[in-house]
Order: sequence, then structure tokens, then C-alpha cells
Amino acid sequence: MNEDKSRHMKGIRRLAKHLNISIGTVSRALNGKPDVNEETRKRVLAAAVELGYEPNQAGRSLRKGSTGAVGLMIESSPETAANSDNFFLGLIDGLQSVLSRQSLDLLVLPCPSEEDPNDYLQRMVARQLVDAMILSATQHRDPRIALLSGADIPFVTMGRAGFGDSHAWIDLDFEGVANRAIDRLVGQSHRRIAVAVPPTDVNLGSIFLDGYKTALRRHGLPFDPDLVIYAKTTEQGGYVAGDQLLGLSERPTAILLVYELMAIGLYRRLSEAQLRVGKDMAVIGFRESPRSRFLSPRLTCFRMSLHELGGSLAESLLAVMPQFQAQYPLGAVHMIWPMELVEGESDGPPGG
Amino acid sequence: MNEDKSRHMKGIRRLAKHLNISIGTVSRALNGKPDVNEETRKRVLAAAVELGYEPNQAGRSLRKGSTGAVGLMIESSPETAANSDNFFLGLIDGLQSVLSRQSLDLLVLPCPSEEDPNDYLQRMVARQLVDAMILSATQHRDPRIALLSGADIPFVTMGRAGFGDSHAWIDLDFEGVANRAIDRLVGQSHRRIAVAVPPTDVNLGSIFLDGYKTALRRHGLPFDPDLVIYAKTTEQGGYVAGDQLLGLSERPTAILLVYELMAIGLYRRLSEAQLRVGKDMAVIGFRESPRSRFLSPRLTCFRMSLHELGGSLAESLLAVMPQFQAQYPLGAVHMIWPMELVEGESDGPPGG
DNA sequence: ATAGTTTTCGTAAACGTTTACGGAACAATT
DNA sequence: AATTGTTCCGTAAACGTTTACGAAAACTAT
Repeated sequence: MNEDKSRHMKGIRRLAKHLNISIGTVSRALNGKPDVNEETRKRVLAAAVELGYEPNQAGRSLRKGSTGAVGLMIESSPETAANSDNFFLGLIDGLQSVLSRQSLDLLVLPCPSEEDPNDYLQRMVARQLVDAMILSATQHRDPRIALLSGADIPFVTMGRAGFGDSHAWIDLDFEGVANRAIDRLVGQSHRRIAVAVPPTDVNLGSIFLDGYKTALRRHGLPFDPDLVIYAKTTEQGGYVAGDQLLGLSERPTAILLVYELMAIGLYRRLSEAQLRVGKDMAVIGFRESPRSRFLSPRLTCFRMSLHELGGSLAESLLAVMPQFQAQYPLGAVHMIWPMELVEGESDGPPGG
Repeated sequence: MNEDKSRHMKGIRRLAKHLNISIGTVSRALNGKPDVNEETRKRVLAAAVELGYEPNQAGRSLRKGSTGAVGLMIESSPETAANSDNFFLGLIDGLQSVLSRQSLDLLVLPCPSEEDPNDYLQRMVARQLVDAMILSATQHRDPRIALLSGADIPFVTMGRAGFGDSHAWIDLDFEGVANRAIDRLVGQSHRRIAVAVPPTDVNLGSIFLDGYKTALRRHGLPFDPDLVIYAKTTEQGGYVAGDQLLGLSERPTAILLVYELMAIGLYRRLSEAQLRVGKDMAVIGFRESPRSRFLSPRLTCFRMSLHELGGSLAESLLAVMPQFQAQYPLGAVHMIWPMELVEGESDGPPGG
């Protein structure tokens, strides 16, 4: 060929020169357009790998108006870092497994802790480096939702937001977990059951609390506000939750944690008070982690597949992206993600 | 103004029409170029916020050949998810704090577990959506390094790679930690000290092991290959490391963990064997986490600031980016990140 | 052989920026 | 008044793609 002439060129132009055809044809060949001879398409594809050609994303998305990437916004503050733990990495893997089937790339967009999440999201959206967004850790009445709706960019949120919630979302089954945990504890003849939640402005806390209350009511048990312990969803939070638990005048015999991570701190605080977890105090956690199986005693908690959750999240995102609605005709999905009880040794009848 | 006429336009053109000036001037005003009247610059800036203008990234980077973003490549396999824990989120926050000062954005690029990391990196680089890369979890002789060097894209790695290592890197002080841990244990009159490392093809393992060996030699203690336990760096890995430990004919009195996470599994295994951590078996971990303070007994381990590490990583990246070498004239930094001992209750003289 | 159809390809415009270049306006110097 | 310099701004080309359009070529059917 005339590699001599194509040597100094770049991009698709180089490829075209190399093959002695026009750049239009090269582009069509690479993009699987129908009006190109199969023979030449083969030659183009072969030359592409030979020359290591990859289309320039800037040029492509400038012309197409779409980027072939979706964004996952996370917050990287030390606070979230402690909480979210390995949650995101598991989720990401599930997201990719579905997105890659549509040759969509995932970009994780971490909002700096110094910047306002709204400003950050606004900037990212305006820059148009993704076609759609996944929002994690949505707060009650999260303003980011209005922003994305207004900008008319497809998105899905991990977590309800408490509006009419007409947008697509998936949320964990906080009510179900609270219900089944109470059922189990009451079945073990516990009567005074505490619950640890983050401050109620966090969405998940109030939902969990609602589940807790209705479950108590269902069993004819009174709701005692003293038994609601507000604490951070960290190891440290679990420890201070333990503090508060021990300080109660009429000590409960069981406690429900909205975050599995808190168990570590709680375990320590209880052992400092010479209380045996599972005997003197029943503990049930929320989401299972590799950790919970290796605590002693093993933590009773609820299992879910992060990978599958990520997959469903991706599918529900595709369902609101115009390009993919033919393949994923689901509409805006609203989904409560089911969780499965994992029996440990951290609960049991009061008094052992 | 003639908003009527500018209504239907987009981008910088809209702004220009709105102000009745040329798009060239608008662009220069926004980019802080000197040849623009301060008066008009003010008007442009004001109009930009008024109309909520954000430059289109595709157009900009197509023209400039740079994107204003740097990438952090991570791997999202379930394996890494378990290991890396909250490592990345902490790191990211530190990275951002420095990068944002240069108005650089950070894009986290998670390699799907199904895709070959090299192919993925190649794709991302070729797409030109970042100006520079940060590689995490570099392996021994990591081929990604050759790839980036060849593509002539600035990068820095988190972890040595064992080549000549002429590229910029920062790595944790595995030798120092191993040395000081051994010093401490020997000072507590331990003589048989085990060490748990991942399979040696992982870079950090062999370095840690080297530090362990030289420290033993320094104290005139023999190196016994039986005391090197190969295990995964997870809770599960800590548990099976405990298994192996207990199975040794001549049981050591102390063990050194290359990963703090393993402590949870090890604690459990030891308690199952009725051994008291810190009395019957001294345990020293590697990197401190919020967790280690709430284990009982508290884990003796080594502390570092993820935030500062991220900051240094970002600075050393800027130092190899041509655009910023004036401000960060460091050259290619090779840095061993220092760590500080945190005394817990998990070690002590043999026999309590 | 002609007209119509299909297949295949080249041409050129467009996407939204940035920037080299040159020109206009004005001030300062001779 | 002519020259030089400075300040500011508009024009237009470029970046690497994709794609609407039309034309040439190759069939098909009359």
C-alpha cells in the first residue's frame, strides 16, 4: 500500500490513505453501516487492528452528540469512604457486565468533598462527557434529581428520593428487612428491641424506622422512642450506639443495625461491658459482607448480590435511554431489591 | 440584548450572539487570554453564569488535544473489591484536593473484570478522554507501564513495578513496616515469627517478605520457610492463614500480616482454637483502618494518611505532565511512603 | 438496448471549540 | 503629519469524526 504517504497522518484519515479509499467509507465500515461492501469492510477492519486504530472520542462525540459512556457519581468524602466500604466496587462490576454488552463505558465521577454535589453534577452534565447518569446515595428530596430531569439526561438513582419518584430508581428493601428482623426477634421472645439508624435526614434511616415501627405494631408491641438510637453508620457509630444502649434505664434485649459495619464497634462495646453478643444481647445487622461471616459470633444479617444489583441498575438505566429502549422496553423501573436472611450466632433468645 | 435571536443557538455561539460580539472574543475572555478588554471580559463572565454556559468538552478537547481530566484506573473484580476495601475512596479524595487546584477533573476508570486490563487501558488511552493516568495496584513487571510509556502519556503508578522503574511511582513502606514490626516483636522476646503474604507474583508480597528476611537476619534469627504463609488478603485469607499457623509442628508465637483485613479472619480462627490474641499469639497488621481500633483486642498496626498519599500521588503526576512542570518541577518522583506505628493490644510478650 | 433498481462509494458539511493572523482604532512618538 | 506601538476584536481555519446527499457502477427487468 502507500504507507509512505499515510505515515504522517493521524486517525481515520491515515487508515483511509493506507487503504486508498475515502474516510467516509472507512467510517461506515467501522460503524457497521449497511452500505459498504463486505469485502472492503473486512479490509478496513483488518487494517484497523494492524495500525492500532481507535476512534478519537472527542471527534466522535462532537459529531454524534453522544459519548458512549455513562457516569456513576459518587462522593469521596472521608465520611462516605468509611460508610460505603466496598459497596461501590461490587456495584461497579455488576454495572459493567451489563453496560459492556452495549459497548458502553462506565466513568466513575467522584465529587470532591470540597465541592457542592449539585455544582459538580451540573458541571459534569454540561461538559457532556456522559450520555446518562447513575446517582448513588440519593438523599431525601435530592436536588440532583430535579437537575437531571431538567437537563433532560437519562438517569437512574440508587435509592428512593421521596418525591413522587417518577424517575427510575432501585432501593434496598429496608422495610422488608426491618420486618423480618423483628419477626425473628419476637419469635425468639424478645420484647424490647432497639434500633440504630443514622439521623433521619438520611433517607434510608426513616424508611428503615418505618419498617421497624409497623413491625412492632403488627406484633402488638409499643413503640418506645428511647429505643431509637441515632448514630453514624461506622465502626465508631456502632461503638457509641453501644454506649447509648447500655445507658438506657430499661435495657433492651436486642438491637437492629441499619448498617452491618456498626457491628464491629458494637461488638467491642458490648464485650467491654462483659455482655455476650447473642446471649446477653441479640444483634441483627443489615447487609452481609465478607466481614460478617468472620466476626465471632457470626453476625445474623441479610444478604444481597451487589453484582446483580449493579446489573439491574444498568438495565433500568438502559430502559430510560432512548437509544436502547427497543431492547429494554421496561420504562422507568421502580424496584425494591429483595434481601435474604443469613442466620448467624449473634441473636437468639434473651438470656442465652 | 438580542436574546430573541440568540434563543435558538447553542454553546459559545449563543453567548456571542447574546452579547453581540464574536465567538473568538468570548472564548478568549473565558479562557483568561490577555488580549481582551477587562470590561468586556466582565460582561462575558456575567453572561456565562446568567445563561449557565459550560464549554462543551468534546469540542474543546478536539481542538486543544487535551481534555483537562486525568484517569485513575482501578479493577472492579470481586477479588479486588474485597481487598481494596475503602482504600480507593480515601485515595480519591486526596487526589482531588490537589488536582482541583489545577482545575483538573478526575475520572475513575474501572476495568471490567471480564476484560484484559491491558486492552482496557489501551482503549481508554486511544480514546483520549484523559491527559494522564494513575495506575493502582501495579503488578511486578506490569505491562501497562510499557504501554503508557510507549503511548507517551504522562502517568504515575501506585506501587513499584520492578523494572528499572524510571517512571514516577509511590509505594508503601513495606520494608520499613516489616522491619519495625520484627524489631518490636523481637523486643518482646519473640523468636519464632510467622508472616502472611499473598502469592509472590504480587509485588507487595515479595517486598514485604524481603523486609521480613533482612530484619530477621539483623537480629541473628534464622529464616524458616515454613513460617511464610501464603494466603489471600481477605478475611477468608486470614482465617486459612490461621489454619496453617495452627498446623505448624513448632508453632510460632507471633505473626505479621501484610493486610490488616486478614486480622478479622485470623482473630476468629484463633478464638476457635481457644487462643487469646496478644497473649497466646501476637498479631501485627499492616495498614490501619477504622476497623482495627474496634477489634478486640485492638490491632497493632501501621498508620498512614490516605488523603495525603493521594495528594502526593497527584503532585507527582503533575510533575510529569508538561503543562504543569513549571509549577511542579520535581521530575519523576520515586517515593517510599512512610508509615507510623499504632500500638494496640494484639501483641506483647509470648505467653501473655 | 433501455429504463429502473440496487449496491457501493466519494464529497462535503457539520458538531463546538480554540487560536493564528490580521485589521481597526487609538495613543504616543518623531 | 507621518510613523510606530498598543490594545482590542473579528475572521477563518483547524481538530477527527459521522452522515446526508448524490453519483457511478453493476445488476435486473423489460
